[in-house]
Amino acid sequence: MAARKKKSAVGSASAGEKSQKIAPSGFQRPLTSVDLAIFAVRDDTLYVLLVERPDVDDEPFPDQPALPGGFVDTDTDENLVACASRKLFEKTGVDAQYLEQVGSWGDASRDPRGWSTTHVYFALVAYVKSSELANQSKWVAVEQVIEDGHMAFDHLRLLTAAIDRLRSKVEYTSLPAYLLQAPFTLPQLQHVYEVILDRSLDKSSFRTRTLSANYLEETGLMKVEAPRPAMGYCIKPDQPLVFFPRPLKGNS
Amino acid sequence: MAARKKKSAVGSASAGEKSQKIAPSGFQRPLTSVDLAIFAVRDDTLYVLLVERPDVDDEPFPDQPALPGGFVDTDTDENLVACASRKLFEKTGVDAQYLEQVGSWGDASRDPRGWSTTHVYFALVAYVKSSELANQSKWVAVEQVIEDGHMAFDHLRLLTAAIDRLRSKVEYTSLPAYLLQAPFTLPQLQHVYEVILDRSLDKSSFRTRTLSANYLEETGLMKVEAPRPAMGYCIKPDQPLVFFPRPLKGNS
DNA sequence: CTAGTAAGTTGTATAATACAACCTAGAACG
DNA sequence: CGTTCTAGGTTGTATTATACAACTTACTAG
Repeated sequence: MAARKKKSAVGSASAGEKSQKIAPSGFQRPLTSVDLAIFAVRDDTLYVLLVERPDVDDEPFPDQPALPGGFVDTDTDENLVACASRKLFEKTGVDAQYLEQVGSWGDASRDPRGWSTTHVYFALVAYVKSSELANQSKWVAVEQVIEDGHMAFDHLRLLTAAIDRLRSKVEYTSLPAYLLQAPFTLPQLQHVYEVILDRSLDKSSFRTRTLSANYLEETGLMKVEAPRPAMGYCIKPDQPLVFFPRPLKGNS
Repeated sequence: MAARKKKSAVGSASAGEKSQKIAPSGFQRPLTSVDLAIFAVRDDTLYVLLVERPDVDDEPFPDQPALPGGFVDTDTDENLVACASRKLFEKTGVDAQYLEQVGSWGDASRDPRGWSTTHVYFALVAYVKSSELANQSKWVAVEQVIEDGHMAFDHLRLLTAAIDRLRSKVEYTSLPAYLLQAPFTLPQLQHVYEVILDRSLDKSSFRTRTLSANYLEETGLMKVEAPRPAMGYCIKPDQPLVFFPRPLKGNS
């Protein structure tokens, strides 16, 4: 868990509450954090990594599920992305195959400790075995989280925004390739699309579109759980995210 | 480079320097601001609203061009969007016809006063006469700003991100309609598309696409600077932004 | 009344996907 | 060592939104 050391009020602290006025302007500085929606797909399910809020001190929302994240550490984080990458690695032990900012949220009431802002990133990783995750973090089916409808802070809306962005971009980009460990086959890739979009796609359209975008490299035939071996692929080196001209329609 | 004072262990605070440590965590809070890329189109040009940095006190980047914006005021701003709207109105005297967050940036060096974050919004307004703008703010052609290649802070990259987002969405959405005062004609709307994308579009494709999206309402024929009157349109009430299935190709 | 121009229409072509039928390489079985 | 089953992979025609080009229309100017 690390991170997030309690209190330790600062300076004189004291008495009166916040003396945290800011220097240049006369304004108080909001609390500033980074939160992550880390996605992975396994079998037929889209998962997001959640942590359980600690039950100590004055930490708000004890024991409730939350997105991994925490306050920006201005002493060690060079910038927001570095802060997000750091937190990601702390939780999963891996680097993201894809990392993108979703946006930022800030208001007076989202954190009971005061006016706060958070910068939300979504990360795509190949599924990491639960046993290798940091303590307190675990994969939860996205469908499950939405159904439960309850998270610490305003994390449900942050997660919803991240999911919306993910689903939206999956319609017309090569994003799902970043959820697989190379080498992977086209049917496997199509399956990831189908899991995220929750609808089946036409095999022929999918293959034509994917291959004609020319962003994958053949790595040789692979034995898969199927009667016939399939061609293995990996994303070409230095290949940027691909945008397709049109979304695919479902077929069932 | 400023920023990043080493350590600054907490607690004693000490010696001088700001004691703006943060409460809940032991972390210092970054400076937090909102910046705006306010766009308008007039004649054949896309403009962005810029302000000149003040030449007083210890304000950084004196006299240099900057995006309008400033520190979040936690006493009066309910949330980030409200803060953006407030600043927009202060500068232009109007409300945005469209307001969207572009993203957030934060690092140790973008503001010499310390680790800072900014939340960037882009706003679309109908052109406001220069005489009605707040002091110190003025419309500058986007092309001009890019050519000059110099702004206060990291505002050039913030502006670039906003322009990229604008151009990208103009390809496949109804965004330009929010840059016009209703009622407007289809040729006028097409012209705004062309100014932003810097290429001409096919009239027939444009009209078919626009009208079949069914997001506009006829307001009657208008006399325009053309030999023949044209139908006037306004965006239907409560009409959300329209996404078209495919972008339009240029035709010249 | 005629010429000129921008508004608006019409018809065929193209590109990317939709849909459906088909072929193929191996596994399992007898 | 052939038959059957299954998922991988291919082929061919249909559909849809846009591309392109030619056209008609309503006005203004003179």
